[in-house]
Amino acid sequence: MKKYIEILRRTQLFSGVSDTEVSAMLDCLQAKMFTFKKGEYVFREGERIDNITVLVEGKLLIQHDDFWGNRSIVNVIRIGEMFGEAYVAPESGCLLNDVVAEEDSSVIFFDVRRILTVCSTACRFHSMVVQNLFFAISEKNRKLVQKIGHMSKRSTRAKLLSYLSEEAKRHNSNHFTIPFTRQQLADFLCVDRSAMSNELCKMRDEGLLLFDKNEFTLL
Amino acid sequence: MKKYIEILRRTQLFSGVSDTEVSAMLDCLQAKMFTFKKGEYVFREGERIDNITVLVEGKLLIQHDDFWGNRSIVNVIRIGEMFGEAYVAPESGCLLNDVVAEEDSSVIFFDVRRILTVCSTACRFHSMVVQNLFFAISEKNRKLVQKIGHMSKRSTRAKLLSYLSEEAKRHNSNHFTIPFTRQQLADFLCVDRSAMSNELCKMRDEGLLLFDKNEFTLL
DNA sequence: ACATGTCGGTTGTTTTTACAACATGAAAAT
DNA sequence: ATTTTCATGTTGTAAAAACAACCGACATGT
Repeated sequence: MKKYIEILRRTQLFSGVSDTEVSAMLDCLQAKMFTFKKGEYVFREGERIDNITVLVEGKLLIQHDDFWGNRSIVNVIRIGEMFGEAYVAPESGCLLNDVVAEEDSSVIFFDVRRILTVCSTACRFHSMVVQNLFFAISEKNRKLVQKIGHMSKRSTRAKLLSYLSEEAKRHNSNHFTIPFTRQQLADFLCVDRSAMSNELCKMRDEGLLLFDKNEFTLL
Repeated sequence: MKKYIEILRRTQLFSGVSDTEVSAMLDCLQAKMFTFKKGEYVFREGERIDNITVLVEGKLLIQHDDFWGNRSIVNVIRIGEMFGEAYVAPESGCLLNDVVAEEDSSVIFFDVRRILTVCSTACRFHSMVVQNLFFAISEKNRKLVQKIGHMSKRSTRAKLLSYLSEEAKRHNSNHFTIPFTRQQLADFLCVDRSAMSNELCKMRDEGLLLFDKNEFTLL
């Protein structure tokens, strides 16, 4: 776990906490690391969880498969990002989605009750972590609203443009890489892959954008 | 503002705080009340806000109108519910949606910085309010994920069933009232009103459900 | 009593999307 | 080297949704 301290220190959760303090807090928060092979489930829909997790290696997808096999991808978790913060509340019920390793991944688990209650004064940076957690949930909240913004668009083209232009904004560049394959992007925007692929090519032919694999350029 | 203390005490934000303490905290948190006529904007997209608000009278809609006049309703705020919690973080950027009074409404504004920083020890229940706020954001987070669950369904029928069955679950009854007109429900699920109306009637004819205005019964 | 506005439902047409099936090229596995 | 797998693009067809227009019921205000 030691080798990931550098990564942890740079996460939103441990923002403002020094290397040595992070190391100390791993014990305090009873951190445990688990690894998952590509395709393995970190959590399953319906589970109750009492851990906050931080991804230190690989990539996770938060997704849901319905009765008819339609998959929708709610979110991506990339290195340094966390999952499970929304379930810290005691009455939060069970998980609504699956969390799946999209690549071989390493995940660090933190006991929620330890974070919220124990030793608030014992370790110096604990209160800072709580505040970080607070801000992280707010931010995820806004991200979800943003995603709803994309999905609320009526046509596939409008959904694509909404998503792609936000990505461009986020990267401060009209050239950027997205974390999805075509199928995953379709699942993320909740549209049909082939229709989306078609629409992308039309937009390219109209001179709106360029792309190569998952690299995009807006014009 | 006094007349609304009873309502405030029962909100999630002030859960566990006594009547007299709520009253005291209104000063501590520099609460201010504003009223809005039906149709007036409480906040507009693009604004930066530094208040958390609690609705004590009326009904608010969080919505977004796009370039072509398509409206999408992100959420409803009912009496006792709050808005703006996701913007407590200092770097939270500007508002992504409009907040509009759907009926004549009264809204109490709380200064965010006061809630997060000042007098943490001065008033006894302050820390409880912070924790309540924390849990409230988590809950809203889960609600948003749930909404994404509805929207991710591919057909209008599936969207309706997803939403209606969740409402039934929430009310612990197959009979319940929804807070929307048809147009608003369509805007909430991001579908066409007439197509949705059509689908509802089909489902009624198939014996799946009953409805009258905004009262529904699932069978 | 009448005009006005709103809401819910209905219908026909047009547009869009979903679906299925297949082609291609690149990467991975054997 | 070849086979297999996978991601992506393409096409035609079927299904679904969007759109527009209209009706009737009801409530409100003049």
